[in-house]
Amino acid sequence: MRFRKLNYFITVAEELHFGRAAARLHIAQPPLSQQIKAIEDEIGAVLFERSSQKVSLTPAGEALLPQARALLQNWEKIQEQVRSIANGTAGNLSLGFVWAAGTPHFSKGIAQFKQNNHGVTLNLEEMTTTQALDALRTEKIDLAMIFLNPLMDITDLEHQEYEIQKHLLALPDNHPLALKDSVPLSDLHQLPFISFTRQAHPSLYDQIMHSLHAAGVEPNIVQIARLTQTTRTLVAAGVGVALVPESTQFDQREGLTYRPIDGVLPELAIHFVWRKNSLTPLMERLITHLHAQVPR
Amino acid sequence: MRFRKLNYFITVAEELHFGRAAARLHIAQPPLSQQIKAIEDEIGAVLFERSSQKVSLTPAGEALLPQARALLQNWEKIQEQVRSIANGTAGNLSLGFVWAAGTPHFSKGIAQFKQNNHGVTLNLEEMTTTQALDALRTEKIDLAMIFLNPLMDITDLEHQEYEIQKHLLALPDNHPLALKDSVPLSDLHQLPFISFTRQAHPSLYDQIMHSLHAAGVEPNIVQIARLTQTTRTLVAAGVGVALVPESTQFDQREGLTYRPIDGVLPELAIHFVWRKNSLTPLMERLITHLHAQVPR
DNA sequence: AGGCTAAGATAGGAAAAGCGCATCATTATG
DNA sequence: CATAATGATGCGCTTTTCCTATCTTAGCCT
Repeated sequence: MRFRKLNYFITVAEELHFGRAAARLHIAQPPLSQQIKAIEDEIGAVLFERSSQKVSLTPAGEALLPQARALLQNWEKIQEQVRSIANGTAGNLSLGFVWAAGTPHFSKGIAQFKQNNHGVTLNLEEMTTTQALDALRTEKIDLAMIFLNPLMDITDLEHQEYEIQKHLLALPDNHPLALKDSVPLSDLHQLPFISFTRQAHPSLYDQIMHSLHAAGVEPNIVQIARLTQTTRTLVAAGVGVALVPESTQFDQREGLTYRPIDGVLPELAIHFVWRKNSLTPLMERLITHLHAQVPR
Repeated sequence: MRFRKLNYFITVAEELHFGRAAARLHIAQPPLSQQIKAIEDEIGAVLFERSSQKVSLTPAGEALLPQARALLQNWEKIQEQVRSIANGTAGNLSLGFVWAAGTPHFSKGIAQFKQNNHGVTLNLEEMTTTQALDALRTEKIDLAMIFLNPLMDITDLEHQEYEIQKHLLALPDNHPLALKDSVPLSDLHQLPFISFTRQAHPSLYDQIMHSLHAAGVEPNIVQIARLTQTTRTLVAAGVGVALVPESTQFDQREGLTYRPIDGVLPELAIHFVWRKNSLTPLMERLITHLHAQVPR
């Protein structure tokens, strides 16, 4: 499938001389004559006018020559592209990620990857853990970066750790607890609390609640925010405090401050997740690249 | 050169089952496995994920499938086009013709030919015999329809008769000779004459002059017109009389009349002319077609 | 657990396609 | 008219492709 005959034709058309063409093709002249005849029979058109004096293209041959060249070139391009996709330097990839994954080093990693892989089209979409899992299973996305913990049923999926973040307490500037360098977990008891919906990241939610209970903390949830941005706004407005991922620190806004927490809280484990047997080279490369960007 | 391997790939990609694909291809399963492996090696990318349970396309294969289909389709189109050019139902043709050839049956013939051969592009250009010969030899046109006579040196060209026209005498309505049904050649002696330039159709010019001399007619050339249209205008204006091809009759204009001539004048032989060894199927078809349109 | 079935991979020989050598046929050239 | 150049043809050899038989693997069913 090297388009032998087509190449033979092109060479003869270029040389307009069977002997020279055969030499260029590293074959003898007789088989070349045969193959040209074969392609003429196949197409159903005489491509060359031969005489012992000179060989010339018929109008049909004249028309075929550029087309044949284009076809071969096209084939080269196709191969190139397919190769690129096979080794992951080209292709499309849809990625769903939870807000906490959207750190500066994440953004930088994505930008670098695009830079180094011009053939790649990345489709990034922020979603909740629940949404991402659904999108994965319905093949709306190829790869997810979500909060993962052992309680979840993900036997149909595979995963790999991306990064582990700790919780911080987000609280208004002027809050009494802001005076401490770090806040003991027990201090949160009965405080007005702003939380994400359980539906967004169910198992994480349950883990947190479990930890709080274990520490004897009964959170007083005064507001549920679907978006993390909203959470921050509400905290800054003094509505309450919230537990947020440490990556949140890079969002420094007026009236808002962060404090480490003293006590046992679940880790915020962000994992890459994908469908079993759907790990493409592109995904693999992206995962490796992003993982390498995580500071520690 | 039937793009065997590419076809094998497409079939397997469609069936997603080596056995069924082999059956559809009328070959056994093992060689199909081999050929698929061969194309994978050639491209440098694994195209299928095989298991004993199911076969599926890798992203690379997914990308190749539509491209491969397009390539094959493209090749079919190319063959089609080349075939058309070979049998003369497509292609380009530049035709130079003398004004006398531009009869109604010529126009109708051209129109019909275009109708029946949609792939054909005709480039029509009216020129003098001299211009047409020059254009032929410099390959500006492929085919000419010109006044031909044995005196011309056209050993590098080939030709075939198109039609033979007789001369008519064009004269003003009110000319005394218009009273006669036909005009004896000798009556033209010393009459004011309008002629085309010798340069336009040299051998025809010489033949006519020779005939006139032989009949004892000494034409009194009062005006030379480069264009036949001009000739007619001048005749209608009473400047003189002119010898014109009989096909001219279809140009009936005010103040102009035509009379047959009694006497020996050269024939107006319009021939198809082309370069030796340049007779393409398209030209052949056009010549045959136009020739068949000539009434007699 | 062990055999069964279905599917693709592998091995070795047969058929077909492609190639090279020698030779022929044609045409221009001195 | 002989010679040289060029493409076509005939025939045996090599390479490629294909087929038959067999192997390997994974799910499935007692």
